[in-house]
Amino acid sequence: MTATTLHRPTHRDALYLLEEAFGDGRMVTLFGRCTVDYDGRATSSLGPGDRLVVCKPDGTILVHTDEKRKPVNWQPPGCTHRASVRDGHLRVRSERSTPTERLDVAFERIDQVTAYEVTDRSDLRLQGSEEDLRRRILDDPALVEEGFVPQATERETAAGPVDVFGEDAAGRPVVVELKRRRVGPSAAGQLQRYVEAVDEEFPDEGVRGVLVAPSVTDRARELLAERGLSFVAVEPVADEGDDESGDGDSVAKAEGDGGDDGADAGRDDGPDAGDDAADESDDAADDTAE
Amino acid sequence: MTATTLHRPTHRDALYLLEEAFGDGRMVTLFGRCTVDYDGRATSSLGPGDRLVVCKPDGTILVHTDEKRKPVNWQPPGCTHRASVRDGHLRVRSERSTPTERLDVAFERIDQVTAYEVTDRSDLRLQGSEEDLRRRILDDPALVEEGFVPQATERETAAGPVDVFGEDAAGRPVVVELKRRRVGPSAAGQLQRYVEAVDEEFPDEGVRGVLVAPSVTDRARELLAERGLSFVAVEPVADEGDDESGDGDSVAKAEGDGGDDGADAGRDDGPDAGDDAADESDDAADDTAE
DNA sequence: AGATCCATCTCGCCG
DNA sequence: CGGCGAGGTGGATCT
Repeated sequence: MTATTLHRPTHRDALYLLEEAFGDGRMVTLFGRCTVDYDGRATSSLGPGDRLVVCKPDGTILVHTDEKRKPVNWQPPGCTHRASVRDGHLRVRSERSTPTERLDVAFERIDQVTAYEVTDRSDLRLQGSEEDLRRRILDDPALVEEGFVPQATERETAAGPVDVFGEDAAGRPVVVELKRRRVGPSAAGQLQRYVEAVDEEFPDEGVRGVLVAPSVTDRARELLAERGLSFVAVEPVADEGDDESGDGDSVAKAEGDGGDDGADAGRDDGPDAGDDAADESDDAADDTAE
Repeated sequence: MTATTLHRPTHRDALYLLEEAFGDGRMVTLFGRCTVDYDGRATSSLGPGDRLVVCKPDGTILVHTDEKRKPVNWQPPGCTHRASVRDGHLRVRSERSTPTERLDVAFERIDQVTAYEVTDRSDLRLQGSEEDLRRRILDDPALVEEGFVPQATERETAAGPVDVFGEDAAGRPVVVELKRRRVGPSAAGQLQRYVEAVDEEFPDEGVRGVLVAPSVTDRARELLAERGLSFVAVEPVADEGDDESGDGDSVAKAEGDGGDDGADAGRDDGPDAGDDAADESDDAADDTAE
């Protein structure tokens, strides 16, 4: 009984299933021809068409067409779903407050309704996030530059929290902003805001700013240069070739350069050694489609 | 025949349906107990659980749990779906290149598979976007300030395209950055970048910057003040009460203030007249569920 | 393909 | 609840 399905149901029969499913916390999918109207942070209307509608027990609703990753219309978790039959349409309404938002789906034809029993307790483990990059930096601060000493993460400033705060070999304060992927102008601006804020805390100490990311766009590099900020290329996860055992002095892409007079404009963009052909799946499968 | 469903199918039967559906461009939903592994821009793995998987004919794949608006795992449009049966699992693999990414879903149990015929050709009409705000400003430049004369939209600068570029009553260049909703520090930084870029084009002309949005956070307001930039409160869509006919001098929230010596620190945050009780739906419906 | 920016961004965290 | 920033952001647009 984990999935209950009605094919081409009457609106009334579909309504009954929706009542039950909304009541006991099941997930619901509807497929059929419908229109969608939304009013809230913005306003939208969508003419008739065939769509897949998903109602989750946490109050989420999604309206998907046959294209794109994002739903054409939706409502976030925490909304209240209601269904009704009126004017010959099965209507699903989802509402919330703060902000006040309403989504209305009106089906003129329902091809299928299904209610699912869902029990999912398994957390996603993800690698390659900014936090992984931070761990990498803390594990081997020389990746930022020789002699860098981290002192705090998420250090609060007037402009917001700094990813990694520390000192360089000369004892100057260093603000490090981390990005898990190639950075553009906004990251440069963000780093600048942090450096300015810290600079007011430590006047005349020559606060430095370092953007750490896999790579940087040209314009962002210019912005950094204009503002006397540096860039260092580091991947969020260590390449396979790298020696990542305890005593890591072989990781030294950034070395030498005693950094004597502030703000060197950053080592160059890494060569990005690219994808090694590690296709570990021998596709001698039983059956294969498309 | 718009929806073909198999209940608790064998993996092999499910595979046949997937083959057909992938072949003739139908949308597919699968529900069952599965694990998910991803490798690409990052890497992730998800242990076994009941999930709803949606495969779109454009190459999108979505893995949804019973919570949240976003899929736990996904693959964007343009990917290639393949299905197979191996080691007692129904496997769905979705791949693409640039960047190289692979998603694997392995079902140990399939409760339901459905293939849908989808024909959707109806465009979403949405109001309240930044573009609406821009039209509003161009329609009535006095919303920015008395005497403002727009000269270009999306005007290119060394720092990127400026939303609205023009002149104030004194002939000084004005950079306007538009935001459809309340702005934080990043918008202030963005405006600053543009102003600096334009300032290099027009040295000694006292280029001004105006951030136009419904409201602003405290920190962003400080940043604007530090940089000599202004803020003007404007909603992306006109309030119902407003007179939006041709001769608009009733809209004048921003008036007077000849702006003689640059950079007034912005009129205050609008009062946000809030939601009027325009509940046009009398809910004397036939049937209503939860 | 890359760069830039908007988005009903969503999401989590923290005050 | 609002502010703030990350995200496998997605998506559009332009070069």
